[in-house]
Amino acid sequence: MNLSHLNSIQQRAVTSTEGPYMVIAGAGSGKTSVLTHRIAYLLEAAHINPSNILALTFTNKAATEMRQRIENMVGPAAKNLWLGTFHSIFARILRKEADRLGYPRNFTIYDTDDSRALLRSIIKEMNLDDQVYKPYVVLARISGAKNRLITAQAYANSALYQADDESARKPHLGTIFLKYVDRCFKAGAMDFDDLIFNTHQLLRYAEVLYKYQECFRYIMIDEFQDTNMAQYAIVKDLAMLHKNICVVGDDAQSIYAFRGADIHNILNFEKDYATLSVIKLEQNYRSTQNIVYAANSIISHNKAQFKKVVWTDNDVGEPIDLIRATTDAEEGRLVAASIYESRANHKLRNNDFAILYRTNSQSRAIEEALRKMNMSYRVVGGMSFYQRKEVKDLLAYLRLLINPNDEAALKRIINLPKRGIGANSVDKMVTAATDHAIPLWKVVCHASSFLGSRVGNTIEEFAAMIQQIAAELSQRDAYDIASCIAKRSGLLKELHEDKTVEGLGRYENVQELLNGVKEFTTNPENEDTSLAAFLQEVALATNADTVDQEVTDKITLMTIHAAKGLEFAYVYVVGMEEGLFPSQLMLESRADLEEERRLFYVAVTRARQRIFLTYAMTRYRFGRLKHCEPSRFITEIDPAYLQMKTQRALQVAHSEGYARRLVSSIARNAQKPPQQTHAMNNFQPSDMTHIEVGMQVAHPRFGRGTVCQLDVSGDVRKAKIDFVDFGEKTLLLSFAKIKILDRIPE
DNA sequence: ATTTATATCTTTTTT
DNA sequence: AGATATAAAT
Repeated sequence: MNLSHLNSIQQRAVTSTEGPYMVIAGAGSGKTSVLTHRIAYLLEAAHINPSNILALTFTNKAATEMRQRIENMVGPAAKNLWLGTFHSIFARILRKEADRLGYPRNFTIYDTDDSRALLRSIIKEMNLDDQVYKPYVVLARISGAKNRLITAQAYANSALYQADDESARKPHLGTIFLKYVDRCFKAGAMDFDDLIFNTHQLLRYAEVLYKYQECFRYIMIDEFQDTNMAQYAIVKDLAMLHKNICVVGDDAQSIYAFRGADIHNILNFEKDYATLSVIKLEQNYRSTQNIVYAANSIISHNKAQFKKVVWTDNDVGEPIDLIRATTDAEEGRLVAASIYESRANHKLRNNDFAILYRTNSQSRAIEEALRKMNMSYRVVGGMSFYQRKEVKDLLAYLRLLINPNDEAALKRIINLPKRGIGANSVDKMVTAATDHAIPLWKVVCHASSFLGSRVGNTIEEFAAMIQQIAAELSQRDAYDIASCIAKRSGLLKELHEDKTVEGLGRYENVQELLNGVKEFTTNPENEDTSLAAFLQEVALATNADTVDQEVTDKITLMTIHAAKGLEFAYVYVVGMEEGLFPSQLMLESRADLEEERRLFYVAVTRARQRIFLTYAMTRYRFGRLKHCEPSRFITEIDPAYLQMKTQRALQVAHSEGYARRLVSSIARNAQKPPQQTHAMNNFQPSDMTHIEVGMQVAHPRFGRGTVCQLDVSGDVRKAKIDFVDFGEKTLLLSFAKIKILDRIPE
């Protein structure tokens, strides 16, 4: 095994296989390389059986990449590793042992939407105000409890939580929690947190625990700073016997506290393992000096952190560029123009560029600008394929076949396409099931005895159809079953009849899902090709792991969260505004901004060569144009590493952006009824009264001309326009119907 | 039961 | 602005 390209500290991390280790790996220090080599080393040099190695990652993307790299080193043995995300590995264990917990083997995995919908109906059944008990707030609370291994009973009985909830004026949270857990259980469903929580429950059985302790002789955890308490507790249990545990992480990159990640795990790890050795990887091989030191200067504003200094031998590089735009649209244009220029001047490819933002919604303005300039890009994240309505609908049918008690799936499709089974009837069946303490599916099958024969017969017909197809589940392959239910249910027919553009797209999406099933069942890599296995994979798949290799040359757009673990030559961090990044919610809660700052740190350290920070002075949010302040994080960077783009270029861009918005909003409003003009009134051109512009406009009477000055003081909106035939005229814009043409080239 | 009109809220970030 | 939930009308 050749380790010569690793430095001595990295080599030590690779070859120290026995006993507990913690590797603190700064950004760009070759962390993934160390982990993959370590596993390869275990397999090749120490001759460990791959099925005795457990490697846990946070994202599917990280897992697949790691598996790929190991396979390149050691060959097909990599296939038998226990390598995957916490959720997928634990789901695999739970499938094997589900009956011990009273779950069916084919349990369903609820996604966030399912959980929320279930909570909504529970809250409604309890006659509680859903303004007070907002489903997503309740879910967050429940999720938090599960992540700390607190059962619903314990929660409901705890005086502490009771008092806490009462002071928050939500005294029924405990009861909701209990009901939610009960309903999930009865539906044979686990939510994301249950996959962790129930694994922990499972390991309380000594023989199960022993079995897996014995199995996992070597345990490794990637991104350890992002594990929550429950995940850590499980891993600690599993490692108890052999104590060969190696965690790799960076406290400076902990950005998932909102999901229950506990930074104390990394800080407390030392206490749990007396013989622990700590290895620090501090040399950055990725970025220029300017980038590394600027990133350090950002993180230095945080208090709690592990002692570590990241340094680099690389070139000094360019300072960080700061770009100010007038509006969000202009921000997009400036970024696109900058990429265009850099790409040509430095012989870079689209692949070398990433545009990172805080929230998914920011991608829109950027995309528009890139499209206009004909630059190819891909958006990672956002709405994934599996979140589309029509796809989820068909998936719900499939879920119901596997597990007929899946309440969320049933509710979703029992009246889709329309069968005349209203929400009322469904509610009645749910209450009947709880009242008689029988499975929901039983009620559905004998609906006429609960609801009378009119609607009852329709429901029973539906039930018969599901049962009929479910009966064939064992004889026919997954694809057959899936396409059969798509036809029989009428789902495909309904979509086919929709001839609109969107309808066509939806039809194609359903076809694509069916193709996905086909591909899954015929893929020789999959040992389990059942429909149930497919559903599990889909439930845990996310938008971020599109297996899009570098075959296509595209600019990458994504959230900073999704960018973790990646690197690019040039990185644009857009939307550097107070209230956006750091996020408004963080500013409102009295929580410190340390996690936001770490997020910024992650963003900056993705870059090898250059960073551009951009912000807009005004931005549309909720359909309103809002004034924005530059982010405090910009000022926190040591100015030695910052440079502002030239003022002149900005001044032009600045006034042009304002003028364009103003003129177009006025032109729009001129043709609309008066109550529509509030958008115009909200327009606040800060301290400017006159704007110089060079924009082409057309007026029905005077013809084509150029706006040379715009008066924006108070309510007056006058423009001096130089017309080709009539010379300079001052027009009150609200009375003029002006059409904006393209900007005149310089 | 289903369609249509009106009101309200949303934006963190992800498995 | 756009999605989603509720109320009202068919």
